[in-house]
Amino acid sequence: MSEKATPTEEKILRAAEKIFLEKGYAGTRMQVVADEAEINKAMLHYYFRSKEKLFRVILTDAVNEVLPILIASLSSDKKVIPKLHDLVSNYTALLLKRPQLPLFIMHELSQNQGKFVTDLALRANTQPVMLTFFQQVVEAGESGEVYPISPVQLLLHVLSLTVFPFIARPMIATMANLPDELFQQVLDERTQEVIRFLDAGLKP
Amino acid sequence: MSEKATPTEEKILRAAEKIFLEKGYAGTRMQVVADEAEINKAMLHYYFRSKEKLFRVILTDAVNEVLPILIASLSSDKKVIPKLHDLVSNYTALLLKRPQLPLFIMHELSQNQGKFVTDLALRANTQPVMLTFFQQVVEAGESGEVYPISPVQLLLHVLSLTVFPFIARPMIATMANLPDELFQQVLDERTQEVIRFLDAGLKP
DNA sequence: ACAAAATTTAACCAAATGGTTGAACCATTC
DNA sequence: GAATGGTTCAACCATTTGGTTAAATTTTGT
Repeated sequence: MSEKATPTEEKILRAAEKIFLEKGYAGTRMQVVADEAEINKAMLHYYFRSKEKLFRVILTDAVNEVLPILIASLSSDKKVIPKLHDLVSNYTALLLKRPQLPLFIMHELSQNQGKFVTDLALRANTQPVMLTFFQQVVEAGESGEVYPISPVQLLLHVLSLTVFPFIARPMIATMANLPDELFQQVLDERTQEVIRFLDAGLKP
Repeated sequence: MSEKATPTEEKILRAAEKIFLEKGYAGTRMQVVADEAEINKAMLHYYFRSKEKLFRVILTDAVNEVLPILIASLSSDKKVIPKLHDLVSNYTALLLKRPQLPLFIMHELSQNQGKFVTDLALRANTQPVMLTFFQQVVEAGESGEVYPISPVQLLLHVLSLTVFPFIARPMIATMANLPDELFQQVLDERTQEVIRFLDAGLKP
């Protein structure tokens, strides 16, 4: 969350987060945010100037919930496999609490072509971390520690297995006619199954 | 695509598809669709009555590009593994041509809670196909044909590995600082790598 | 050839939407 | 306790947006 804030500012941020994550930027009405925060619409502008400014705060916060986990998991001094285990379990734990995060971020970034993400990525220092990790994967492949695999493909594997179920839940639950409790149980067991599957797919 | 259509109707549908897939329902302006189709805004309403009606056509078409592949791949008379290979290669081939499809569908379905998807799923007869496939997976696990795995987890694995990279492309490309051509190449090689990874993860 | 039907257009409309304003309210300080 | 500066609100505003209309144009059936 961004900074210490007055109670009103807090209420606005909580409300804005809820509505923006649910409806996206274009689908959000300032009046709805104001209602949700139980304040006057003018307050939104008093504290945040414009819809776009308010949105940028929420989107930045959202990305900042997600990026540090990637950085922390991949930049430890562990070997490749344990790093990936950390990634999977840390992300799954986060997404069980905040399932709307990925779809929101992906959708908004797909609009915002470039610019905004680039800034965040630079500020969060993702790129060198990724590069180092990629090298580690290549070396682990050469030394026989893991199956020799393109580092990008590997990263895609791990993120896909971890994040996608939370994005696709409504569609898959409907198509396969799965009751909510069953899908929830599947998600709860997800970490161990992904780790097991990943280990098997990476055996040299 | 839906039905035979007059040239104007065609132009509208092409334009509407482009804009809706790019901007989503809430982010789309009827005037922009009209401009893209090089027609008067009134024509949109003459042919499709309302924004919502026009949108429903586009969303339905989009889902109908995606569902039949799932059905066809899973309801053949092949064994589990070849079915999954079909799924991966058919979907990857589609998404290489139509990369915006999944994010668009997921985003809009997440708004539309239930109703709409349910109709489509019923009409497309997904649910019995899924059920039969789930049973086949359980049996294949028991007979030692594949590693014994929860069918839902397996389905999530396959769809995740196949679909997610197309959704997350902008974010990952930026974070890892990957040039477009490299990412494109990764996607081109995706089918074989996913199949290889999947086979390894399913070995009994 | 001509009338009826379908198609296209420009002008228009009402509602919704992001944003502003000026007055009121409140807390702190002198 | 009045002045001060920050906070809140109701009313208002300009623009945008989805949608309509009535007339003009083109197409079609006879």
